[in-house]
Amino acid sequence: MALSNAQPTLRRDAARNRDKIVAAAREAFADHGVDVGVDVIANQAGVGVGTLYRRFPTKESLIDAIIDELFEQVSGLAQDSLDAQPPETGFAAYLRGVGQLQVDHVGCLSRLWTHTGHVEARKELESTVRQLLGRAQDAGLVRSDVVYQDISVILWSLRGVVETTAPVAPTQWQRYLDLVLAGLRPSDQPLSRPALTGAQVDRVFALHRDRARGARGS
Amino acid sequence: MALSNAQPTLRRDAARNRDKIVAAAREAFADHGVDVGVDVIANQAGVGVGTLYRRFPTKESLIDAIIDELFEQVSGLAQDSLDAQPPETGFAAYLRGVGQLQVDHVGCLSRLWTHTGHVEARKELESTVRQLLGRAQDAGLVRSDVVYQDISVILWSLRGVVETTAPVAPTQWQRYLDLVLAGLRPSDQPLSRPALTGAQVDRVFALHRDRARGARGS
DNA sequence: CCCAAACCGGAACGACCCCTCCGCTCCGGT
DNA sequence: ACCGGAGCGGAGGGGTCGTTCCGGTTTGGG
Repeated sequence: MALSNAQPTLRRDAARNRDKIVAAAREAFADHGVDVGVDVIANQAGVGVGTLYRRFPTKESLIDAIIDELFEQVSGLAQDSLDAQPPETGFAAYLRGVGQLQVDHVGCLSRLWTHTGHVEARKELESTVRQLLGRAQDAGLVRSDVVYQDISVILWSLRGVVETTAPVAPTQWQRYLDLVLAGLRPSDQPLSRPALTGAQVDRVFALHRDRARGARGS
Repeated sequence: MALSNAQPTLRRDAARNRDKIVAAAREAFADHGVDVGVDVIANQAGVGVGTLYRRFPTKESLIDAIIDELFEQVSGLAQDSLDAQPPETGFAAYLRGVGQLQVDHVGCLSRLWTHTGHVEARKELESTVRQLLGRAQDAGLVRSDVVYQDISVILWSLRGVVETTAPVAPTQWQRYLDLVLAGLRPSDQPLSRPALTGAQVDRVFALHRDRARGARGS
């Protein structure tokens, strides 16, 4: 977001090709996972790999571009859920929306929640989701000992369901989410463990980001 | 299993090395995921890769050996939960046990629930878990419209939580599981979608098994 | 219309990883 | 103790995939 004048002007064909590459990558990642060869993406975009590498210095940077898009969709969804939904339904609407976005991007999910770029935007998303959660709790729909970090965990669990079932039953995650939402309703039975701390969530992000960059050693 | 006389007798050093390889693989997979190089495993076992390949004709077969172990632990756990637990707690005990087993085997989880070998044993496990679920429902702890396939989905979601949080907070999955168990309790609010069918679950298995064998195409 | 700069394609390079091969070692029955 | 053969190690073959390089092509301002 802070970038403003990276390319003063991009030649028209180059801009067109850039868009084709991003679209092809989005589709290829969704269909075959982030491990597809760059040649597949270039083919689907109708360009050579050289062209791809002119615009994106590394495959990783191309993935980042796709994840940036996705992250902004999640942010927009959170904001919409806060603005356009009554307090009682905003929280569930957000979770369901994220579920659908995950379905549309199976294959890059491993990178979505490890995306530590844009600390600014992350803070903003967190603030929005905290408000959604707070309203749901005020409305008596969610038990009060649930905290923001639990939402992260739930989205990680949702990822597990989506990644596994989406190709066979693209809506099955909704049934699962119904169960989770039921589990979030107020209850007098305490939870056996404390929630993750914010620092722990950050460490999860950092760890999986490193792992994505192809680590091996000790 | 069905195998009886594959190796009439294995030389003592060879048997010792086989055990060292399996132990090293178990640890290496848990620490670095199934993508560790075979040389890492061989090193850790204190043998050469040639030795490893004498015993396991393929890296995949080594993974299978580890998954076989794990699968049997799950089966044993289900049986124990049925035999040694009161009807009210067996079901939860099974889920918690599977959670712990998943923590101990992060890194091969992608292969566990895609493991289609031993159709026999799978049927038996299914039957046991159905009984656990039925007892929990009879005891009024689980809503009656939950079916066996939902348990598969829940374990897939648990995998998502375990894989993400285990390295940072190895017990966090327990809090998540508390929420899910709460969500399973009887409720008059219907679920929005029907459960997966048995055939769909089978297709999920088949799909992910193929994907594990390094697919690419169309 | 013309030309320099930007852009394009895809062959080739290098790093990585699974697996094989073969000369040597060590077990264990006689 | 001896010897046949199972077992061992690790260098290297073969294949894949990310990235680079460069000769030819396209763009768009003067």
